[in-house]
Amino acid sequence: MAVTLKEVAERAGVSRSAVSRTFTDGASVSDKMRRKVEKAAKELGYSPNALASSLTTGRTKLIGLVSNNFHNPIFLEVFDLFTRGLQDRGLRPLLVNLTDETDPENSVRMLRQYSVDGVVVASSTLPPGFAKAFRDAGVPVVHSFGRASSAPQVHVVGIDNVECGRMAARELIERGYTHLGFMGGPEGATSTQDRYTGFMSEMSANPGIKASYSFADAYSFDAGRREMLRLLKNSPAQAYFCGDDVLSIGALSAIDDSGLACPDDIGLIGLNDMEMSRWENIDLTTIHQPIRQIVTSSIELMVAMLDDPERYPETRIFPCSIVERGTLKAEV
Amino acid sequence: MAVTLKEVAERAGVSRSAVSRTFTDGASVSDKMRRKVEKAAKELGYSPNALASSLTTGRTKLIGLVSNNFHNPIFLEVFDLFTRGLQDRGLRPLLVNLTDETDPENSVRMLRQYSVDGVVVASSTLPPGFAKAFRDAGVPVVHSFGRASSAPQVHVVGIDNVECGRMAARELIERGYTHLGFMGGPEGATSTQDRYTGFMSEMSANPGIKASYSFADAYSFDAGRREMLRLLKNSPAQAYFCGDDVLSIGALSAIDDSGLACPDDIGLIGLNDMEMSRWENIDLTTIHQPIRQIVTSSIELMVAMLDDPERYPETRIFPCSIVERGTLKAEV
DNA sequence: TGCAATTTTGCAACCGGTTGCAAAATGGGT
DNA sequence: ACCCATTTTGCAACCGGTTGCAAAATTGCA
Repeated sequence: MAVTLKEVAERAGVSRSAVSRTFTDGASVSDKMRRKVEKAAKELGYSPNALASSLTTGRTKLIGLVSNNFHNPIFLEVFDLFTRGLQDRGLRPLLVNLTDETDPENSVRMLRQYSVDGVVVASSTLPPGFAKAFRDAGVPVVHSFGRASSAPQVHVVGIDNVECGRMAARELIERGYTHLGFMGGPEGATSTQDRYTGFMSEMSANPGIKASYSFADAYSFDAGRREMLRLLKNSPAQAYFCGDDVLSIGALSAIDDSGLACPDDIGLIGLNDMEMSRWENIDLTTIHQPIRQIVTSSIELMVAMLDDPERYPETRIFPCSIVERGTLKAEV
Repeated sequence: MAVTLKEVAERAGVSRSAVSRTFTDGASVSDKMRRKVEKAAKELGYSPNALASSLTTGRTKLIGLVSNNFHNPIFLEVFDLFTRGLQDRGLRPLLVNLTDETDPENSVRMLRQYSVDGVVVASSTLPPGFAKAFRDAGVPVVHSFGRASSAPQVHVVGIDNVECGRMAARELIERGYTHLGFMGGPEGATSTQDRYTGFMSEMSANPGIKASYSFADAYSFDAGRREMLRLLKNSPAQAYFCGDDVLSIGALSAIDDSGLACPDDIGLIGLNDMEMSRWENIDLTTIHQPIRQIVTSSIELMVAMLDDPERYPETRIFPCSIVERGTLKAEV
């Protein structure tokens, strides 16, 4: 089928090693030899088999890109950035879509069968143990958007979700709201848990403030919408911190439908600063999560791991900041 | 590093072939042998190297999933469906993100180096020649969301975009609009071109109707928004067919901002029927594109191709239908 | 129990490359 | 032209599996 190294060698009248060396940079080949081989290779349309070579070199340049988040549009950007970034470094993303049913062990096995050089786990809704399973299998792992830990088992790149929760609460309090609401994403997600923790810690520091909380069952528009519709039926808080922009935008649409308006009737602050948040008719006040930096840093870390698999696990936390737009009332 | 077949063989005290056979289904192994081998394998934590075996079997079970569409949220669903569908069949998607700069030849070479068993091109904005490049390289190709052709060079699964254009135009005319607008996606995309052709063909059949057209520079919210803002500055049409829901929703936000309303001031019909279109505060009348069926069918076709690479190229077109919601005025 | 038919097993070659090592070729200096 | 140091080349073994073939083991049946 495909042209092999042997055929090129025969055509060029040289040894197989010679051909191999012309296609391995850093190998010693004379100019004459190189020209001969390249000529034969071009004539035959030869291109080396990356998998066969991986057998001896031990590197496949395959990186498992594992996620379970195929509903939050922000992840389309995440995939975009990851695939481009990996490609630019000559690495190939093998995409793994974890569903609720998939057994972590299964994906670990599969990725090991394909001898991936490393694994990027891109999700804030997976248990930390998941990323660990790869590490235990001896595969370099970077957990992007994972939970910060003071004693990380694997490399983690992300934000300080606890601090984000605090930041949101402080902002709402400063704006003069006295009854706050926390509307989180799925309760099992570490990101949700941490944001909740931060938010509530600020509550205990401000006893005069009343707080309520609830959780949407996914990081998606629909879930946010449904949850806000539910909240509006009872006595809603004055302002909500939504665990993600998609939830906020869903909530916004629910508020809209109920004949209410932001910020006049209800305040809203999100998290992520996705593209849509900037639209003039949405104009969502939100906490900016530096996606691009997180992805870039994750890739750098992965590349570093490939050079030194023993590298000590590291946590990289990027600062978030509030982007003020129009869904909170002006400071009093 | 990893446990190899040889080590398992030694531990079990059998030949390497025996071990290989226990892990190849359909091979002849006695129960006793199988038990011995499985015991040793479990003790050592052995799992076969898929790439090494691909060397002799000629199958990697890798499928190149090639796209350039990382901005339209509908594609997150497309990726979700593709990855899940492929995984369910034991195939592994190798994701390739084509940017404007990437040379098709380059990706072809890369995917051949990894000996992918097949390639799915998921894009309506790539030239047909792109998919052909893979076919020419002897790799099974399915072009999903590609242009229908009566003499297909590769398998194509998608919709009849020309018919969709016609359908949209007819709908608008039936509703009594007399000045119609076509707001397409990127002009170079075959999907845009075909929808335009269909739309305009209906125009020439109805000489009383006035039509104008323009193109957004990407299938994205922002592009739709920008384009509609531009249109609104001059004398806009009474109703627009937007080449995609994301464009429509962007346009909707522009209309909103300008103090106008749908359908009272301007009518809008989209294409795709994405999740957001159903939101009550968007409530977009649109043409439903059966994404799920297209993906499922693409995967089936790919699997069929793996069995019979010589299979004659086929075009599979799925019917679209109008989903009536609230962005067009009622019939007169 | 003996014998032929059938199943199971191991040998060895192969898949498409890489690489350590020694032999061959080249280059420099006198 | 000769000798030695350096570079280039080919041989052969190896990476982790698979598979055709023949030998060995098992089975069925008389």
